[in-house]
Amino acid sequence: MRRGEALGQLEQEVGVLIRRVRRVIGERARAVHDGLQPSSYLILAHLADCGPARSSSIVDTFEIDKGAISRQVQHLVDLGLVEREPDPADGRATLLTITPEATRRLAEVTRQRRELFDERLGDWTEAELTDLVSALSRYNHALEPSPLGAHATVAPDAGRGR
Amino acid sequence: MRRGEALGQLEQEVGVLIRRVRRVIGERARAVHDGLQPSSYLILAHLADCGPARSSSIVDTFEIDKGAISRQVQHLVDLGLVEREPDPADGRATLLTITPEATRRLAEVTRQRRELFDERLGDWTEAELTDLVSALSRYNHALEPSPLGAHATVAPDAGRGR
DNA sequence: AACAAAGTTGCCTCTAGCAACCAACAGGCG
DNA sequence: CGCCTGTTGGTTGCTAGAGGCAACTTTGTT
Repeated sequence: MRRGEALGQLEQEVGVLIRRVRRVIGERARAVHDGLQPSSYLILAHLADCGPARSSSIVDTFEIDKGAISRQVQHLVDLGLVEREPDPADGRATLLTITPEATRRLAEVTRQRRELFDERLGDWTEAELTDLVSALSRYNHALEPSPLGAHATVAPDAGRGR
Repeated sequence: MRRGEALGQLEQEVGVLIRRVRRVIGERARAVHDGLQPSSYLILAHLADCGPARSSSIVDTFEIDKGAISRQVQHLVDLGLVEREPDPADGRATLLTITPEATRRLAEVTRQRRELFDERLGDWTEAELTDLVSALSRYNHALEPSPLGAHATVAPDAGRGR
């Protein structure tokens, strides 16, 4: 079953990916602001790209608990990287906006990252890059929370060390 | 800069991947044994695939702290899924072996997973699968711990929500 | 009035990094 | 050879980060 073979390798690569990415995110978070936690960095980057948003939309994007989001947003506000303002359209919601200072710091880090990245992935053609993106996207789709219910247990693991 | 565009999307997809994989691993760990923690499951799977190994080799594979490995191995031993025996070749080391019971349970879970996976990724050709694997492998290589030192900050993050 | 949605908070577990520590090997060197 | 030093394999205590779950408040919706 060669297909099973490929699946096993896929899981192994995904496992390696996760561990490396975790480390890298931590480095970048620290580069933006001392004391910026990795997971909060991800939220900050999201706000930088997608403009003002409410917490619930971040919950949807990241698929993590709203309590966790709430705390991380608080963290960002404490560091002066994000500002809260009431949503004029809904009294319950608050809009999160990245501050100019945070935008500046983030841009600098992004520039550095892209530089090194070009250096490391310089031999990739753009087609290879977009192919990888679309394949990952497809794979992610397969990993979507099971519409079949929990009975299946299942789905490809991935963070394996296989 | 279309290349930058692709990089941004790549980071977003990797971010989604990480969150989904985390959930999936948790489900599978529970399926193997109630009380089996996700990260310990990964070690167990590794042992199942690579045969008896010492803790230090697991440390190398997973690139995480040896203290964490030590605790997770202890956890597996407590659950009766792994056994320790002294390494005849080195008095300091211990060899970790997966128990028959664990092998059985793991095989069952792997079977279920593969079933669902085939169902979800049934439309992938084997070439597409292997292409993804090699692309990921290449990407992972680019993420290797920087030989350039920490000054660079850097490398693609990924768990972004971009 | 009843219910749903947006957030906040408390409590809990899991995870892993760091550092201190012990035991066992390995390589000189007097 | 015995001894000293350094290295490697592992364990343990401490700590912080991360996020799930649930209770609760406030505001909207029907």
